[in-house]
Amino acid sequence: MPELPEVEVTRRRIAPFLVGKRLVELKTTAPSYFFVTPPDELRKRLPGLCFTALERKGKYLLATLSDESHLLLHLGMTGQLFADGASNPRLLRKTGRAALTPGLEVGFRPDAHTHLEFHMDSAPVVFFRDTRKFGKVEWLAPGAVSKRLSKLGPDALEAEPEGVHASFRRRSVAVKTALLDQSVLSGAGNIYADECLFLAGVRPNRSANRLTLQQTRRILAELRRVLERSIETGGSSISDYVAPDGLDGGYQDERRVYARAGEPCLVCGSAIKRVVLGQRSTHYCSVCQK
DNA sequence: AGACTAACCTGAAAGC
DNA sequence: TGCTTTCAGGTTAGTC
Repeated sequence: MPELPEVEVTRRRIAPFLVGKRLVELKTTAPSYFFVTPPDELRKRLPGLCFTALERKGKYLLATLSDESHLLLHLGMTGQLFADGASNPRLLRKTGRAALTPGLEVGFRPDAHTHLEFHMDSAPVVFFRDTRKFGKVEWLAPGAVSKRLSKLGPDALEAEPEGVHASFRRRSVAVKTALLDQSVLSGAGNIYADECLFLAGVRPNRSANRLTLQQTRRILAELRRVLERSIETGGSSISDYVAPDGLDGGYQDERRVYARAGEPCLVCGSAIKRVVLGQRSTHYCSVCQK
């Protein structure tokens, strides 16, 4: 699910349940790959604090707490952040019935993959669930700078073409690979990288350091367009939950190449190709993209 | 510094 | 039916 648009939609939907609310109790699973900060330390430090802000940095969510410490969250591949009572049919079918939140008739029943439960003062419980544990949670002491955040390049929605072009010129990798490198540009993932290259008419395997500034401009403009459009459709999707599976999301119907291998190109009709670049499956039209 | 690989996990779907 | 393989929207540590 989570590339920039999904993280942004998650941020917008979950912020009202956190910001301005006080954390009463935090429940966690046992230590694992998911926890950068050990769960017992989180349980010790966080309760009693209020959330004062929730920002997005590339694909990360950065929450500010009332003591000026921060909580850094990443959804990884399968992370889901949602409030109790969310009308997520998939989650409810699996785990539903009596809500943990007083006053809610139907709610989410935490399972083995529910690594965090934020029990708030007079607000629904907020859950962070992640089956593959590629997601991350890290607590940052007041004034501490996250190494993960400091190596992020400019946000994909704000990046200046000149700067990205300069980064591209230092890379001999495929442009698709360069787009996925979060230190070049943060927020793009496998779907939107493929989509913007299609719209820009650029082959994914073109060497990043041989692109002109003009081509870089075009790629960034198309990337921004698909990201903004996807945020829009995510925001307009049903009720108040974030689909756990991106293909259930609103943008699914607008994909031009991603996961369409063998199907006809919507522009020229030739079959969409699938190759592997930088260990990621990559989709493109060999006629429309040069 | 940059390029490349393997590794971290689980579960759904396809293949036999 | 059941076992095996493949694949997945991400990142990082280690090696050259």
